Amino acid sequence: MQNINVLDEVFERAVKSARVFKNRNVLRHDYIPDRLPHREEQIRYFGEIVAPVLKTDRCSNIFIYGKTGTGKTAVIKYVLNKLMGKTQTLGVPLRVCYVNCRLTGTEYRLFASLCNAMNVKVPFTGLAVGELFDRFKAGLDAAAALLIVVLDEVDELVKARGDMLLYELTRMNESLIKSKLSLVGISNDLRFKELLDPRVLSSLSEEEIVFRPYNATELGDILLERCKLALCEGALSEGALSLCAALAAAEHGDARRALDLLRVAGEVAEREGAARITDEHIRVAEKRIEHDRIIDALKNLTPHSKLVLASVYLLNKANVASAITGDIYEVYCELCELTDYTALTQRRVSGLINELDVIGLLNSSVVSMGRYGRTKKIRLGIARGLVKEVFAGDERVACLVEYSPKCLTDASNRRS
DNA sequence: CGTCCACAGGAATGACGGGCGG
DNA sequence: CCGCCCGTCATTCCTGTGGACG
Repeated sequence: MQNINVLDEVFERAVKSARVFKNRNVLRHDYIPDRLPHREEQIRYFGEIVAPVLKTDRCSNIFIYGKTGTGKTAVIKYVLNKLMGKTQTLGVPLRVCYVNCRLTGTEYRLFASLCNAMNVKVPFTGLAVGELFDRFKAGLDAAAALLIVVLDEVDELVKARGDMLLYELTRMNESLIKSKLSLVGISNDLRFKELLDPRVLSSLSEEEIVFRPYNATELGDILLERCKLALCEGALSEGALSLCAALAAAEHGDARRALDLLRVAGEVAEREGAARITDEHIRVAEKRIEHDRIIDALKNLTPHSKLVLASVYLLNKANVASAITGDIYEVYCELCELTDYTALTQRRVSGLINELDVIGLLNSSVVSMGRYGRTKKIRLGIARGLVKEVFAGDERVACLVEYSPKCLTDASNRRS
């Protein structure tokens, strides 16, 4: 009975409250707007590079750099969409294949997407990579078309698999008779070039475009543009907009970040029944995004990663501000015994610590303690309370947050 | 000024479950 | 159903190293 009343109230408020969003989707990452403020130069340049396609010529391979949220993907997709439209009216046989290398993950799946783009049917798995490569090549040549392959976040692929694959792709034109292939590589990492074989680099970056981060003013313009479509009239105060832009500008000028902030702030405001997004909503959104990110990361850890994190947590609780690898491994082994997991090797735990560092749950840095060795100092990267909160709700590790390791008291005695 | 600690982190290899062609 | 290859995780073995100590 009471439940129903509560729900009534919630629904009632949702209906009556002023609407903040006109179209929430406009603030999503995958939305490609019709206007991309402050990217006219890049659009023009990229357009010039791919233009030969309209005369059924191969266009140059292109390399594109820029940090996340600088509009790389949006510009590329925007231009290629327009190009596709144009080629269709002109009857040019163009195909475009967009692949995100980080999401795609492996060479196999990358080739599978390429085959897909050429309408070559391949199984999800089971074939040799070489076989897939051949099928793709055959499919491409049979189609007698121009193919533009966009490899987004290509640095991730090379870091994980090496540059052999890129080498094969850049050389493919030599053995194609009826078709031509062009590559567009997109990288977030400016130092990516150094990882590449010079031969691959020279053929891949026949042309180069760099996307500089947006500054606060530019971010403001972008937000303003999107607000017109996404939000109701007057739903955003000017102060909130510039705060949003400023926060995102501080974080490498990331437009994606700015849009996330705005969207979440809008949700917060709407839930409150407010008609207008204020500075305060933006601040709340900032905290909420971070909080959700951490909780999500914590929940999805593998058991052993949880044990490693729990070890750091316990050391932290025992006033060991920054533990070293050896200490952590010692505590970790004890926790393993306690929970009936067989302990992994120190090498592996070291790897897990690095993974946790990348996600931001730990902060680690290599230090030399001279005579006493070279190791890693590791601190918790997040509030202790969050670890406790999440782990307490996880039956497998719940008991650990209250445990006091034996080796800990020994260790501190030894050191003092 | 050389030593030597306590690891970092690369490379090679193996175990394992999944999924396919034949 | 077999044999093959896949990707993932883990182990083993290894070489490299910053700097306090003697």
